Amino acid sequence: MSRQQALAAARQRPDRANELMEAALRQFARQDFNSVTIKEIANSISVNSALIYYYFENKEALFRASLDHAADLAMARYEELCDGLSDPVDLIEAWFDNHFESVELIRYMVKVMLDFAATHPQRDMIEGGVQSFYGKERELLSRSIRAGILAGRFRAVDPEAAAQVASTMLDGVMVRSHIQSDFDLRGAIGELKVVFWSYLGYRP
Amino acid sequence: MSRQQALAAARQRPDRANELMEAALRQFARQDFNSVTIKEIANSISVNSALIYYYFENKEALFRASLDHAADLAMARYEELCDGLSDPVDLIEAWFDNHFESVELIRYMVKVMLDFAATHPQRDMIEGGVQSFYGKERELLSRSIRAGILAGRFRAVDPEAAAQVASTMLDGVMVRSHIQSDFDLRGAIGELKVVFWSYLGYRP
Amino acid sequence: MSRQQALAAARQRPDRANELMEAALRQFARQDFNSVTIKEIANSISVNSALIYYYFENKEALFRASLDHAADLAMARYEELCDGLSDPVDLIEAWFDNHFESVELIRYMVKVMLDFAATHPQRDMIEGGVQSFYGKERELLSRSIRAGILAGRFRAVDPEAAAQVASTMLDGVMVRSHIQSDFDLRGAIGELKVVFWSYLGYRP
Amino acid sequence: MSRQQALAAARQRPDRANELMEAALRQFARQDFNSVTIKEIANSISVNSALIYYYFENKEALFRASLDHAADLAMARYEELCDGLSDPVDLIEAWFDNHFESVELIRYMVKVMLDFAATHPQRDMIEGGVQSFYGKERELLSRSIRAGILAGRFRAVDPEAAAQVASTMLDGVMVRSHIQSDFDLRGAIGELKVVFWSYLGYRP
DNA sequence: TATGAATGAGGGTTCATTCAT
DNA sequence: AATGAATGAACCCTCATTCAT
Repeated sequence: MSRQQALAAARQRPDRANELMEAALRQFARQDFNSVTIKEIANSISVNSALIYYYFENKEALFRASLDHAADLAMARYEELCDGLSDPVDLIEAWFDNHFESVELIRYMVKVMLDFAATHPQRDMIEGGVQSFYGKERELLSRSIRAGILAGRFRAVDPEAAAQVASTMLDGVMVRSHIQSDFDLRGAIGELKVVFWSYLGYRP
Repeated sequence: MSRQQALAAARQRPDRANELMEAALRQFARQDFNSVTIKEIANSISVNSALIYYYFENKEALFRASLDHAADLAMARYEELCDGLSDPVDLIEAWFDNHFESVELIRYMVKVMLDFAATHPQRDMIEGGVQSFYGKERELLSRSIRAGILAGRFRAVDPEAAAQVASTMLDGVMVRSHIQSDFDLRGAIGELKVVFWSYLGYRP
Repeated sequence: MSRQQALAAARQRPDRANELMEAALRQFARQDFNSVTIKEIANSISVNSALIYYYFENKEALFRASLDHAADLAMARYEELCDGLSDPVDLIEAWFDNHFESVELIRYMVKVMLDFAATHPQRDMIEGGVQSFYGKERELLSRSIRAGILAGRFRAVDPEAAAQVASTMLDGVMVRSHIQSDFDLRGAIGELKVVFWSYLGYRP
Repeated sequence: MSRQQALAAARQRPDRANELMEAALRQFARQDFNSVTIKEIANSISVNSALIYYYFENKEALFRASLDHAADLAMARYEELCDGLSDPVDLIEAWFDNHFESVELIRYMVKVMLDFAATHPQRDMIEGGVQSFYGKERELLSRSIRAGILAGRFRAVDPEAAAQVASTMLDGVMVRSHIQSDFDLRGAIGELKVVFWSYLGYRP
């Protein structure tokens, strides 16, 4: 009966692909591409490893899908976070805060890009959700910075360069939170805001 | 034990062991632990891969040795860079600049810590040159910041926290330089100095 | 049993089973047993691969059925070709010509016998359309040769042996047409006729 | 002791590559490429299957090597057979006879070309010993035929075409000897000589 | 009658590691 | 000190086959 029911339940869930992607996400977030085995992923949701090839072309395809998934999730969470906001300062703070809310996802993306940047030629990653995530970040930050400058609230920096600065600093935080087990993520992000506002000549 | 043994061996025949470590460093800097094969390393200096096991206990021992080596090199280069300097502003700038001089080494350490942080329990990394590298960085930065504050040149921030800020930002730059192929490293480091000075209320 | 069952099934729903057999024939004629996948066959006629197991016991049963089918087709085509003919020379020429008309089918049988002869004990192939095809060929040729000798048109060779000669030469042509992409099949068969007639002392 | 000695003996034999090629030859002669496993080949000479990859790039490389090996062997045996002969009739008979001496090798080549012709584009086989084997056969036969014609012993056929005829017939014999377990190879080759001489208008 | 989903077995290949020399 | 040869374990992936629907 129990097995019967389990199977029945599984049948009703049509999104095995999603389950697999999320299982993959969980594993890839912890170990790098080569260290994660297809069997581990499959076992972690109690299915046969061959099933992965029913839904994905190969390990890399699953990997990419899980990556895109992570990017989508993180971006969706950001959009929730700044729902109703329009003030440039608020939008930028929301972006910083999102790195607290979605640490695991974003830090995963950073790590993964690092792994991949090594092995794969740059071209390979141009498409895909992660690139689009970084693209959106840049756009979102530079737009807000520009708005703040026009409103006379920030000093007249180059918006693109300033966006790059923020983005780079946030990457640093993500890395640190991974490496240093006792890292005070919330505090670090708070401090970074201070740094960034002082850089923009803004006084909260 | 493995580290012990490696060092012991290195002492016996410093040339070959060093050659191997450096060859390993070169490969590990480009690809992650699993992607680098023992044979690649050996071939890259035209020796038989079995020879590695004469000097090192196993792949991981070689890896650790190469990592320590990287940390030593980067730190040595920093010390060259600030030879004769004593002004806190100069020392800090030298530290930033060292991230340009030794990108490959440092970025390698960052990447490796990220990889390792995932798989290995924190304990495993406590010993070793990389930890000591990070330790020295923290000390060096906080000491200089403290000195600057005492001299009335920086505003009165928490020196430890500020050191952490700088260190984190630099990690971010290292990551970015790896991920983004057209990244303007020198420019980014320059911009980070601006950010950091403005944060410390220092006007160059 | 498998053959029995296949045929039984084929009778129930002649269209689908036939479609499958023909699709199988098409694939098996091009690649060997192991290289053809059950899914390829099914996809080639846009049905689900599981359906094959409704009509056939397993891959091998389908294979055997397709083989028998090929033998039947080739023999049927020969009978068309010699419709109304009775002269031994004409009947033999028709047999040679049939190897041009039905190359794909016959060459397939040759190839398959070669593959199977290796793996399977001879017994396994005794039943089935291919054996019967070879049997009929032998009978048909030797009968015609005997008739020609009796009529004084061929020299007095051993009819069985001469039939074997013709049959062997034709196998050679089939093989060659598979191996050599620019093989002039029609020309080769024509030349073989010349060879055979000169062997039988017959002057066309 | 026994294991020790066995290993010692193995060490002394430097041509593992040859052993492997011959083991492969033996297996590939019996089953087609896909049915033969790399492990079977290795086990058949009691070595680890990974060792194959020490000597050959992959399964296909081993396969090709074994094929070339077969071609070389068969050709070498032919050269022995016609050592001292110069008469065109003798040379041609020697070639026919060689198909009796080297059945296994030649029949293997025929089978293999058939398998390969299916899967691989023609281009892939152009180089390699088998092609050269066929090339030499053609040259050798046509040269002898031409010589016989010039000497007035054969009728004036097209030497190239006649060579093709002989070659094709011999392929047929090879195939037949594989398929038909009670095939009288020696007799068939003898009969083919009769056929061929009568075709060339030569009376032995 | 027909399908999508799932599985188990097995195959090719890679690689760290060992060992006799 | 250095090497060539050999191995075992593990990994990715494919495929015939089954089963509930």
